[in-house]
Amino acid sequence: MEDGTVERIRPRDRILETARDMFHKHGIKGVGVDAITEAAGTNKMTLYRHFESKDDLVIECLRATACKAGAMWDAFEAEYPGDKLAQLHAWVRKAADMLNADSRGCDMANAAIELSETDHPARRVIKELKEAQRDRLVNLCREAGVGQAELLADTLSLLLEGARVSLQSVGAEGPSAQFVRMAEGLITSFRGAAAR
Amino acid sequence: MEDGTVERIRPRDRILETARDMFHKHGIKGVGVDAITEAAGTNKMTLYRHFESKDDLVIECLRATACKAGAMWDAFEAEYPGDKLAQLHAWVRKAADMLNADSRGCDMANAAIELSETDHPARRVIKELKEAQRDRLVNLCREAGVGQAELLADTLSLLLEGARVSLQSVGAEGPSAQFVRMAEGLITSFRGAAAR
DNA sequence: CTAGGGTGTTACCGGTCTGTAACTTCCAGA
DNA sequence: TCTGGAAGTTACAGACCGGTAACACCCTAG
Repeated sequence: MEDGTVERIRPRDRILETARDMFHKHGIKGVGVDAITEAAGTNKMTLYRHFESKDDLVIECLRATACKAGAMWDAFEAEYPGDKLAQLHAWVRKAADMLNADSRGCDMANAAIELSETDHPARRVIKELKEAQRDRLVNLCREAGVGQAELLADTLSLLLEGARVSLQSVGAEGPSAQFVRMAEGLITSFRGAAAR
Repeated sequence: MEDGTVERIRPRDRILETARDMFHKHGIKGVGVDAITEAAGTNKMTLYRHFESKDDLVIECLRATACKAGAMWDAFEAEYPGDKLAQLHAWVRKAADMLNADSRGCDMANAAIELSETDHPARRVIKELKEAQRDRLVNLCREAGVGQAELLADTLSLLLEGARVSLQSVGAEGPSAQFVRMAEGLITSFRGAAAR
């Protein structure tokens, strides 16, 4: 029966999921491999059989996170097929939801800040993944018929990035509380400029 | 002659300045007290005679940074006395200059991300100092005669915060390159709304 | 049943971290 | 010149870090 319904989770995947969660909550330098393996119900040797080093594990975690974020975009297309403007508004709503639900911000941005050495192997990956996300948002803006799609996408990117970090430094009552209003105002403004 | 022109810098101040620089460049968890004292040309015992702990040193560094930032605002008032709108534009220019000159972003935001424990003693200080900065920007916007001063100030805050972190994750060619255009566009837009 | 790969366990290495103790040296002010 | 406090020096404690070696186990495919 080649497995059946039990479907035991492989140690590698348990480690990856646990590490993602712990890196997200406590930061990369704030979590040791011992703590990860213990929380994942395994041990250090098994971790090092599946990952070359802690840095390698970090990179795999970032890729997994980006992959999940990619699925989010597909969900927008599935919910509003072809309606790019609705998808853009859905993006704003989703971003706001994430701000309300979680106060630890973006794993990739946090990692870039924590791993300050510019030649750290994770930095390449972070840049690649962030650029891919930017491209998706630019395309969404362009296909939504917004004038100056790149500028709107970049503005929304910075707003969200700023909201995520502001949430951590001044809390939920700070400027990040106005994110939706700002984003919607910008979209309206850019659409007006395109229609004019 | 009570000292004369030599004016030797006290060990405490040397430690504070060195720590500020090293925390900024390498992060808080990325630098140890040994490295700080060595770079400051002193030793660990002297550090612990002036600061209760590393956390205490971190807090003092953040206060010093905020103090220097406060002097920046005074410089705006000195350069454009009474002309609040000119001061707001000067703020935008200054922010852009800092983005170009330094890619490590805001010490307080970085610290908030690195010190993920919400009850960390530095978090209170970070929140206080960030709120003070927000208040100054809100006042500047209001006195510049902008409608919805709070919303403009918060938007500009998030934009700058986002630009600083984007600079670290995707580099200078990313969205942060458009910061001035975004900020100036926002100011124009909000001024138009007020005049209407 | 058996062989073998994935897994778990224990112990260890060398290094770094924050923080402290005990002592010496230096230097400015009276 | 004397003295007291600030600063430097050395050594150490205790904990944690990333990473590895050697070995026992278990479970599944053949």
